[in-house]
Amino acid sequence: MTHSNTVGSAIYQKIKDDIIYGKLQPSTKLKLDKLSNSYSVSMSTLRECLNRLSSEGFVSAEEQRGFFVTSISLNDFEEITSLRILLECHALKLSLKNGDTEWEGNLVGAYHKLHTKETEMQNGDVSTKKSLIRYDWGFHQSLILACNSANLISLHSLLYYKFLRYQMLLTSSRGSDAVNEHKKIFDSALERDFPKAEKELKNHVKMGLNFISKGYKFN
Amino acid sequence: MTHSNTVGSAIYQKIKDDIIYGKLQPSTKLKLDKLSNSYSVSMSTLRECLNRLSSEGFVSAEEQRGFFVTSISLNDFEEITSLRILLECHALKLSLKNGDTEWEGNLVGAYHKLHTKETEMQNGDVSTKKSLIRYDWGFHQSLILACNSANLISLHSLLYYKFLRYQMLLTSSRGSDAVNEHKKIFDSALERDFPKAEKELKNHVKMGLNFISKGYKFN
DNA sequence: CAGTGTATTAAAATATAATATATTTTAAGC
DNA sequence: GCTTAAAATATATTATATTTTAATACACTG
Repeated sequence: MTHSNTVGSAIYQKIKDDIIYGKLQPSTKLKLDKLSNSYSVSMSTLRECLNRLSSEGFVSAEEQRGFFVTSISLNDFEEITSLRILLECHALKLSLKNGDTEWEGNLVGAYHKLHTKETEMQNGDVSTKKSLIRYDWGFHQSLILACNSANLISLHSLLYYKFLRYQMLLTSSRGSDAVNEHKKIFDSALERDFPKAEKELKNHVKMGLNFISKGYKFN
Repeated sequence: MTHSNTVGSAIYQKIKDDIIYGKLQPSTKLKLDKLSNSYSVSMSTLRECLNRLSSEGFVSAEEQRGFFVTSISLNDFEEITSLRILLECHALKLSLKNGDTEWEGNLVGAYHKLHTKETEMQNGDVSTKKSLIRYDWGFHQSLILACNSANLISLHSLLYYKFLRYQMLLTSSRGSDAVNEHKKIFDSALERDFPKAEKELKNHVKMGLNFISKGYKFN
């Protein structure tokens, strides 16, 4: 049994997470020797990791000036949202057309997990916010998993996580509104009603944008 | 004036080009010390570059097994094409809505360059195929440049070049068909007729797919 | 004998550290 | 505010150690 994660991929995940969850804040200068120390990796491994993240857009590389956590702006957030909607709806359309029993069953499972966690949260159990996010991701990916395009799934994942970084700017979340939206998306997906599912999905993501852009003061 | 390209970004461009233009063929194992020699860069710089390219999808990294030029398949080509159409049409719609005189003028310029080169090529001057490609890129990007989304432009660029790699599998090109299609796209774009422009653009890209998938034998 | 599994060895990827150089940033002085 | 000197930092190479994979030889088994 070889669970030999390389140092490189471990540190990549760690830093990516720290950016998404705000431990490394937007526009922060990522000083190489400082990070090399705090993450306990060598400079070369760290640079490999930062280069990967800069290709994805979580880190911005400025030649001869080093690396920075990619800055945020309302404008960028709107772009990310718009692209997420474009890709997620397109993939949803394909998924509703192609999805077989296997896909449908996995979707039902993913929704059940999400809904269960959401109920826990509404009862005041805040300890599991990070797992709620995992289940939210699981649900949204399950929706499109039958789209039959690895490239599309991969691009969607990128945009979901860029969106998530903005979401994490606020500690509060939307509560019961999001729960209802999820249910509507789920129901219309099972009915293979694409127009309705698309409408509800668009609305859901846009409401997320609205909530955050009202609650967070971009400068 | 600072044109001080770093070794890293220079080698990145070189290797990316070599992949797109087929000098480094699909599925080739990218042995580190061999590449380090042939491109005359150190291993660390090379690894940084390969990590960037693997994030973008031109290179595939397999943990502990090294790097490979990303493999090709008809299925992948169809996915890429479909995504390119989705993004390029979406961006075109925004661009036709927002484009001002500045944008329109640049588009006219880009089309003129492309058309001039196309005419040269039809007269038998094959020496400038690579510059024709640059002008084709220039035209297609100009079309969408007023879409007002840096994220969209960047994603579109990625997909254009992934598409281009497939295009480069054949030495021959489509000749006068493509020339006519470009004209139709250009004309309808200037008239701000989105439905027509979209139709012509979709057709243009799909014809590219057809031409290549008929001429190249995927295994 | 063919095929299969298992050591052994060779090759290659991964990771760190040490070093040199070039560029940017900071600080000091005019 | 401008120029220059010093410090900090990024970039790049090289050398080395470790780990993993790939290749080879060798025995075992049906």
